[in-house]
Amino acid sequence: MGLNIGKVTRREVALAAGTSEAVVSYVVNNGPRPVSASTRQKVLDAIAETGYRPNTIARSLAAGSTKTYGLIVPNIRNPFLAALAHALQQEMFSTGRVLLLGDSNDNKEREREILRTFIERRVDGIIWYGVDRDVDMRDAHAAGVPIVVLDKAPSGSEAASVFINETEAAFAATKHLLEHGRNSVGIISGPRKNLNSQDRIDGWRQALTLNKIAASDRLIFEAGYTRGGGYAAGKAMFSGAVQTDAVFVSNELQALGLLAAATEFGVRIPEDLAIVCFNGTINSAFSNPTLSAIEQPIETIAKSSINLLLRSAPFAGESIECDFRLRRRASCGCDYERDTFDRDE
Amino acid sequence: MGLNIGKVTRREVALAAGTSEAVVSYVVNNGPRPVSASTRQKVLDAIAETGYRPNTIARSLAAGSTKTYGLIVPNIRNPFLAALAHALQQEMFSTGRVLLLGDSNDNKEREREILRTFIERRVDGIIWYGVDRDVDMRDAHAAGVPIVVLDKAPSGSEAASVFINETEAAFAATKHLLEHGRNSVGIISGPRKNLNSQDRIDGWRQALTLNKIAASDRLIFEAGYTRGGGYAAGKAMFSGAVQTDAVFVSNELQALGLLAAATEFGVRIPEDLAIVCFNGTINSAFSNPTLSAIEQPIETIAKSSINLLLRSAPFAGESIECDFRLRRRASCGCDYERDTFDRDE
DNA sequence: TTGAAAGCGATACCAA
DNA sequence: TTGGTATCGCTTTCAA
Repeated sequence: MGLNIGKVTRREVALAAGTSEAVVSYVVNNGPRPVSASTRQKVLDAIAETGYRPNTIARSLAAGSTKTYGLIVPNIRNPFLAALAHALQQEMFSTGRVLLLGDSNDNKEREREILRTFIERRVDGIIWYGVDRDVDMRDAHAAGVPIVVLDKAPSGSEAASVFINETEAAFAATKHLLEHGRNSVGIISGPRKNLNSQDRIDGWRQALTLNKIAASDRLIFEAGYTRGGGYAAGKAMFSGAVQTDAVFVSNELQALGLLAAATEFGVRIPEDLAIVCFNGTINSAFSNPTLSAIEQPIETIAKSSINLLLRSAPFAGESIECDFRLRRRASCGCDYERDTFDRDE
Repeated sequence: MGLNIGKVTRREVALAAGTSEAVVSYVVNNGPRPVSASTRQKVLDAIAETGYRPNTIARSLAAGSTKTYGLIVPNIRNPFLAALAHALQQEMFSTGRVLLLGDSNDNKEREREILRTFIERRVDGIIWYGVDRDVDMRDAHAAGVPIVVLDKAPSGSEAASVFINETEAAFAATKHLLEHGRNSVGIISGPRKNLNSQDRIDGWRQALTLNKIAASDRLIFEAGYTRGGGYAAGKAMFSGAVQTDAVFVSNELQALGLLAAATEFGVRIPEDLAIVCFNGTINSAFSNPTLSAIEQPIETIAKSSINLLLRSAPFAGESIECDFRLRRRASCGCDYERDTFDRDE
């Protein structure tokens, strides 16, 4: 007999096994009361016979836990976020949990609606990669839903956070470009009103300053965090008066757009312009030329986030800082080792 | 007073409004019984005052509908699938529905587990882009859960399906390469055991045959549907004995890998090798060179799928065939119009 | 070790 | 137009 999801209830099983409904639960949940071996077997047989599967909704209502988690991201089409979602889903599923996809389409209003919806649906926790840092967690706190923010959380916040230090990462990337002997290192930043844009600009600025180079505002090319944004910034850069021989790009999509602009303008990478970007994924290994990039440890971030969420301990504003990595490829001028595509994507 | 999700129940609202619990439901659900204007206002006030939000879980149990849908894909990191998930989620959310992410990691066993999990969670419907065509829908049918398969559904199946004709698409792509005057058109196919690989091979074969060119098996380069697969196939192609001056590539990821191999081997695209790939996304517009590609109408597919699922009518094996589009870019040798990046990604 | 029964928080029927 | 209440299918306490 196959499954019979949605048609057979605990009652039928109890009937078939000749026991009470409670005992069926004890067997299914392996507790909280013990069951004798013989009775257990009868129940197991009855379950197999009827194809019974517990109704998760009823269980959630009674138990007060849904084993459902909400993931909020600005846009699942961003390869970095897709990779993150992939890792999170794998990890969740293998522990019997399930993930709701919340894609805000880069819209803060929508983001808030998603959060409320998830809370109304009684998710057991939320993993939030915000459109920007200033995530509004009041609704979640009021409802007592644990949140892990994938960014430096606002200080004093009750949310936990898992992140890399973006300022340090931007600093390392810029420093690397300077070590290649470049003198005029620009930055393609995200929207300047975003706090996360500011962090990356700060890191870039610090590296220049440390090298006694003026971090002029004219070296900052503001753009949306998209391919189109990077493309436009590239056009501005290549047709403008400012001369740059290197650039730190605030995300991978922008770098892909920049590459397209460079091709169009006949700008050679890395000869004329060296590039390092932030949040590289497998795309950086397959672009032409390949992109040197700051990489976040996606697996680690996924696992850490879930660990925080699953911990029964009181949920406070702990934070886990992860290590980033500078992946050297062609775009910065490094003599690099070709990627081994062990993780096939 | 802010929200109070998870703390205030209908009981408190009824108390505050001085009415019965039933009336609160009538107001919240706008039915099924009428409520006088004055009473309604009292209830509305009480709701605002208490910050009440209905418990979705309890509602689901009582109403027998969760307004939750399951999306099953082989891998959300695939940009085409990410774009699909994005479109589906936007559409679902704007009608008060929610999407569970099921990423099988290209594993058929996992795929089946996800299906069962979703059914146990009483999703109202499932949208399934299978690892391969031979999706096993028995569990879903037994449970009476509607499914939309994003592929030609097995004939006689009770599932609905939304798809493009992949054979025709492969035919069109190959024909286009032939029209560019190429004579030796190869194919990078997916795993040959896959039915969807076969379809694309068929289309390629038909185009060659129609042009009285032998569709030799030596022109078929089998590879996984990944960048790494395309890269390996490219290496095999460029270092092998078979001469090709064009190739139809069975998906975009493989084409990206092929581009990397071409760069490595000094093969010029499109001069030495013309390329058209299947399932192009924004990545094809930003690769170097840009990729000519068969595009699926993702928005249309998303909307059609949801329409099928939401229709109250008896759910039968209807199918909707969508139009594909051949997007001309640089890789096939076309004199093409540059993309306008209106939809910023 | 078992089972009866009180919730969980809604929907919606039936009576008033 | 209202309100009391059976019901959804389960968890878990409490008594036997």
